[in-house]
Amino acid sequence: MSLRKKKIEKKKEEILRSAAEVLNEKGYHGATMEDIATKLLMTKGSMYYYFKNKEDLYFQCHRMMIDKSNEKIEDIINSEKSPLEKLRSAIISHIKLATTEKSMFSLMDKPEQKFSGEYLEDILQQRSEYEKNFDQIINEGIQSGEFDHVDVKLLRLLILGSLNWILEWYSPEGGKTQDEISEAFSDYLLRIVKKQC
Amino acid sequence: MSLRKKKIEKKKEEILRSAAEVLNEKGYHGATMEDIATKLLMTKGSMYYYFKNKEDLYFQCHRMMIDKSNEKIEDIINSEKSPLEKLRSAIISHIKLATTEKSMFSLMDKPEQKFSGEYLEDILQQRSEYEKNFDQIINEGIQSGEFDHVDVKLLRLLILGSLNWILEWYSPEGGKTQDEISEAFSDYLLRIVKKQC
Amino acid sequence: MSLRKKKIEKKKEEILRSAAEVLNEKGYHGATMEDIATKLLMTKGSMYYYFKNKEDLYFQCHRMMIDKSNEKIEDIINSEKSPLEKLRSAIISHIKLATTEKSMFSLMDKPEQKFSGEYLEDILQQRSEYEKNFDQIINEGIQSGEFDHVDVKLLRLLILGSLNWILEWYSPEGGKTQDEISEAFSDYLLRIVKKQC
Amino acid sequence: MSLRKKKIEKKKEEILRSAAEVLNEKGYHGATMEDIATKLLMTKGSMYYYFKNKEDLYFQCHRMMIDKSNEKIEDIINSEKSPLEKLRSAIISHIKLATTEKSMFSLMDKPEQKFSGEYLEDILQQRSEYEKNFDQIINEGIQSGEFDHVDVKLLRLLILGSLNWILEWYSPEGGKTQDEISEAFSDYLLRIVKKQC
DNA sequence: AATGAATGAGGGTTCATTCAT
DNA sequence: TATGAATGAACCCTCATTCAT
Repeated sequence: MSLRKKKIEKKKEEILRSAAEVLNEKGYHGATMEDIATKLLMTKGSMYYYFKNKEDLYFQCHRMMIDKSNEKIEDIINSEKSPLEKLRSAIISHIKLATTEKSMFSLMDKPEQKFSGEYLEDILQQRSEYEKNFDQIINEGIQSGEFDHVDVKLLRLLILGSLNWILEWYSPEGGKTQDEISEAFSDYLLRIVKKQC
Repeated sequence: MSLRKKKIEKKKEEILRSAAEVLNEKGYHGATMEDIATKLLMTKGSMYYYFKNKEDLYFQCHRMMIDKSNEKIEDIINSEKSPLEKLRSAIISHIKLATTEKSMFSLMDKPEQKFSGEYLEDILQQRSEYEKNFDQIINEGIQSGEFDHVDVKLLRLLILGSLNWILEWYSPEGGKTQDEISEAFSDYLLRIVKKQC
Repeated sequence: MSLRKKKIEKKKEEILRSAAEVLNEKGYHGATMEDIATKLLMTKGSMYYYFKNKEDLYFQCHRMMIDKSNEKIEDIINSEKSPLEKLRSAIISHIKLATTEKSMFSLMDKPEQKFSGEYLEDILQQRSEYEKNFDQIINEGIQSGEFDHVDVKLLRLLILGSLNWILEWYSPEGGKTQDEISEAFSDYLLRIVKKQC
Repeated sequence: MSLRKKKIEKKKEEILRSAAEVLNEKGYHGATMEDIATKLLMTKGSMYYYFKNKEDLYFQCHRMMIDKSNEKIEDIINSEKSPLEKLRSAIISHIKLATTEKSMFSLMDKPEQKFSGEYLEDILQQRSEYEKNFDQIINEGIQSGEFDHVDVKLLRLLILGSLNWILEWYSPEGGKTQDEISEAFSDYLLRIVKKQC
């Protein structure tokens, strides 16, 4: 990649990060291109040099985030840990990403309301990848006998649901810290898969 | 209540129900008053005979749903069941309401993005009532020794998170049925509170 | 006129009086039929039993007022007073009517902005009648030698202008009383016509 | 001021001038933003690049006019003329401004019907300044013994009323010319203050 | 690479008016 | 005689998008 391209890439990411904050705060339709531009000390018009349109901007925010998520979970899967530890790591990693990058992570819900056509397909595709990775961990656990027999899909939905919902109430300032949440949630959720006695 | 008032009330509810579907499908900002009216074979203008404005319409959708939720959970609390059974009932009841009234239930997230002022206050107030009721069940269980020691708030957030997220993937047509989901989720979630051995 | 018709007539006048207040306070376009109806403890729809439409309502307010004005000035003209006293009376009478019936009187300016077609013609016609009456008094004064030579039309415009403008600042509660205004204005305005020395 | 700012200022004034005509012709509520834009060969939306909203546009029309009025009268006050000549100048100047800029000047009545909040306050404040200046001239005349004893406020109201009312009937095409009006009105009105014999 | 200016489609809302009852 | 309900046109305003510079 040429230096020039790299510079543009950097700028884009800067924009994305800032845009995500506004988008998350006001919602996709609630946030105007002007809002986003203002925060970046740019003008509305300039945004169109970097992004085709608002949907595209939003899409790239989304993409950035899901890429990170997938990288993380793949690292975990490829690690040497036991399934239980893998699941714990995945949970903790998800919480960490979600709470650290709250703004960008929050953009990821209800994609059908914001995207259409190819954009939507692409997004759903990436999501399902993440879910498959999650499922794989659970399946490993069951096969190794470490986990109880569970409905893999429903359990994954339960877990990810509880994790994603964290964004609805988490605030970096008050309440529980990232670590408290991570510890409690991973503890509680792992109880579900552990063999009952 | 006079006959006329009753009739108006009926009509309002009919509108709310239909509006919820559109609002849920397209999101608050994405759905136009025209969209909502058209679905009811009314005109945009007529909606304003029944509701002060869009926010008001949305608010009343919200209110209708949360009232139902609160009624249900209060019934459960006042029943003669054991804490464990109460929690199971609360989970199942929540799932049932959410999946049966998917459209309206779905409207309930991210109220800060859609409401302001008094509306917002009112909604947050009603929500916290529901949460308190949930917490009470968990507390009862801990005090009676039936439940393990848990962080009540975090557990409640975990549970409600996983339940609310159901709306993101549940579809009445395909996949899991209400009953399957209810059974699995209540089973899994109760494992968390049961005394470990 | 039948009793029934008379009753309707009474009702109409009651409506007109009340309507005028609202219309004057908020302006023609600013006042809604609902505003007017509410003040009368009626419903919007009912107004249409008495008036063809808003313009008609407004027109009749206007008409009511200008009829009164014309009656008054004709009485003055037909009286036995000297031109000077007639003019004084006309001034005082105009002030009295304007301040007493401020609401209705205020409706009378800028008719071109509110009326069109026949309504407008009718109104302009009635106005010019009033003006002619005023001019006649001035002419009498000049012919009798009591008044100085003046441009009748311009003087009439000056006088009526200053009188009509009273509505812009007069308030029944504070400031000058009707009598103070009447005395000062008639005194000042008559100075103009009196023979200079 | 930068070139750009100057350009924008020019454009704004151009809009104001044109807007005033439409606003005057149809009244504040009767004139639509579309009407105003069309006359300028612009689109409705473009107007909002220059003005926050309709009230703002109207306000600035108003402000432009009243600023000019105040400038003029202050020049007169600061001149070396006698009170009588000052009053004559003020009258003539007022007439000239009103008839030359009929459209904009006409906008100035009934501000309470069109403005609210800060806008209204600002306007009433500016008006009262103009009135104070007028009063000062009259007071000077009385103190110098050149004028008769009069109620300053009522006389000012009489004079300004008769002058402002000119807009109700003046037309640049027909009838009296600016000069004829100026001469007659200043002559007549000055008779009021001159010592009687 | 950036922006000032303009656009136009569309959204929420208001309101005079109608009409069945 | 009166009204509740509905309508639809019009209005103000917003905003994503474009384009000349």
